[in-house]
Amino acid sequence: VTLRDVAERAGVSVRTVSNVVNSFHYVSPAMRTRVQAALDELDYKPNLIARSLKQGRTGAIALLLPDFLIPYFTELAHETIEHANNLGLTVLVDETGGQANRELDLIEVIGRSRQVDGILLNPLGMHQRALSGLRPAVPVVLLGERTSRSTLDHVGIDNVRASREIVTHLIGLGHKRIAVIAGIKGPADATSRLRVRGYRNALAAAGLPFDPNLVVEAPLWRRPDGMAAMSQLLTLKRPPDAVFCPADTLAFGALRALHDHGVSVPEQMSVAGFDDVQEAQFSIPTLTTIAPDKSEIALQALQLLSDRISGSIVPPRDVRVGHHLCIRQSTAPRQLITRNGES
Amino acid sequence: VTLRDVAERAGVSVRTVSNVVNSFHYVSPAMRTRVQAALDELDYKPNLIARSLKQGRTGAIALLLPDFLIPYFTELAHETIEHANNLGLTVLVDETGGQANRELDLIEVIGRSRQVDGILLNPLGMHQRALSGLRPAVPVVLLGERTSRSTLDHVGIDNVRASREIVTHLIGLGHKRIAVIAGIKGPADATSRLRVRGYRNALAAAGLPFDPNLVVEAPLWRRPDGMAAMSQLLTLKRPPDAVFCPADTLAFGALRALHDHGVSVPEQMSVAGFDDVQEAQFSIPTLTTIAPDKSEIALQALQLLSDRISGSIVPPRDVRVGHHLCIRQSTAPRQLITRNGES
DNA sequence: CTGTTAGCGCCTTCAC
DNA sequence: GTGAAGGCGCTAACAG
Repeated sequence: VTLRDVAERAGVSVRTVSNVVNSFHYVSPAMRTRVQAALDELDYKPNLIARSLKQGRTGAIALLLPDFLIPYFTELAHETIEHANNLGLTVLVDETGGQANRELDLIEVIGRSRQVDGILLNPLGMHQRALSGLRPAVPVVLLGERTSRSTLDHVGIDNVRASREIVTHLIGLGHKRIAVIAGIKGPADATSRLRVRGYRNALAAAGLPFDPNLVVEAPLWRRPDGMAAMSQLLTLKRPPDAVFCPADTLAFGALRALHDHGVSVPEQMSVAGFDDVQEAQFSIPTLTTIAPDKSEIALQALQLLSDRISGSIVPPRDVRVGHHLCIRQSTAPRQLITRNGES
Repeated sequence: VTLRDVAERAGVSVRTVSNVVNSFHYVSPAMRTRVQAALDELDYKPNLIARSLKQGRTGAIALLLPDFLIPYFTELAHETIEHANNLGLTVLVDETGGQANRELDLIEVIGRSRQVDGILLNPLGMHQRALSGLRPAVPVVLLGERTSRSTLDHVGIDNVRASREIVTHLIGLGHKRIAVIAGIKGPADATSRLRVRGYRNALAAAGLPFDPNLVVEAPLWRRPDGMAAMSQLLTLKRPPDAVFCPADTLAFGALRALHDHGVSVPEQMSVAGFDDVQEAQFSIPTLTTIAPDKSEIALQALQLLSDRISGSIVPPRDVRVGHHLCIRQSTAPRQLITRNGES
């Protein structure tokens, strides 16, 4: 049932029906009710595809995230979907796997297909070079970190500062040998690198030495990666007394490894995460972590994007969103006697 | 840059360009290379919106899930997105919150807007009546359970049987007082009800009595709901020696409540879940659960949907997908001496 | 094999 | 205030 069907039914022109549907222009009350009646009788719904073609706008955006198996991203998706709904936007999703080529591909393909008006991307794999060289067909807003000058809008938290805060918390508890799980070397670790930088800043500020042996790499941010990294740390001659995991999922893997090795948390080892996913409130022990304001990230990103979609051409913007430290069970003052009997 | 631009550039008609783009019809090799050159030079990408309008197909489907904060659903989304990509389909997502009115609304609005060719829905809130009365504008395939004859295709596992299996496992371990966390009464609990039925079947088959005191209700399937339900069970004069949670998230909440109350799992209480989300392999203890074949659910659902989109008009189909029992640390033979000293 | 052309359903500029 | 008509970019029936 099309606009024309309704027009015929009501004995008016398409124009008038369109006016009523879009509450556009002045329509006489009598005419309005007559058209509305026809609309109801025929149960008309506009064809959004046709509307999109005409207007050059689809009312949809794409949300490109690395991986739906990592709760941080799905929690972000949850917030984004909610806010998008409120703005009358539809959300199309895809996963990049954190791979640079897929990220680039999707921006290219999705953007140029005109299926969406804009793209929200959490880039994990892309080189900054690639990002800044982009000339996307639709506006793109980046979620997460931006290490260098880019041509795209961006929203995220202050990763360096947040990491410094949580590591400082560990130091304040009396920990001296704090390990960190870093991302692998390569383009994928922009965010990870910032968090490691925050870690080093905290050590330096406290006058603690930086021990490269306490930096262990994980290929990804999944639980098994954290488990493997932690196991590796436990083989050290002088194991750490605390570990900072730049993602909660890594921390959950670490907790499991510690449990398997009979190391109790927090008595023998403090564990800190990053992201504050819901699971962090239920793990055993519950996890001390940094809580980025995910809702705000989503909201700000959508606003930047809407703004660009409306044609704004101001220079790239950088929105910093809040975060806070959540102290839970997994971190506690260092025991005077470690499991090795060292003091 | 449109099809016509390319046609002009190559000095041919749009028809020919279209033929080349869609590798349709016979095009002479010479012409093909000429057009291809123009295509490349102008860096042409088809406008999918225009194509959709013309063809009446969008190449997109909607995936409507209750809640992205529940990992089972995001894992299902992950599988669906992956398979959809392989089939060349784009996925649009939205959350229903498990509310009937939102489920109906979304089917109505999304379906009739012609933005998608079909809908995948995991209905949690909808009455069967409402479901069977639906006349959706696009094909709808249901994920999860279907309790009565419906007019829609459906794919899911055998919930009754799976639940019976895992409860039978508990019984085999020597548990006598097995509790279950059920969904609240109302339309929302179709799946939950089936799982409780499986639980009762298992008890009956083993000749164990059914004790209504051991059935506790949870409003939703989130971790806090499981925690509250478990706490309630622990206040019983005669608490259970095992608990079956019809969703892993409930089980994680239960594990936390047990931990807080100083009840050790599995020594003093066995805990079983349902869904086998990734977290179940990392919780402390790891969780015994039922693993539905999520990948297969997604794949079958997409195939049913594609089939309907292609115009198939066979009667409603019901695809049953496999599952298996994963035995992990959270269940163990019942101790002869319980914490109350009862035998 | 290739060119011409009529819509897909909608919005909106122009006349009335 | 309302009607008629063009066109968004693409596909495919109809010629040639």
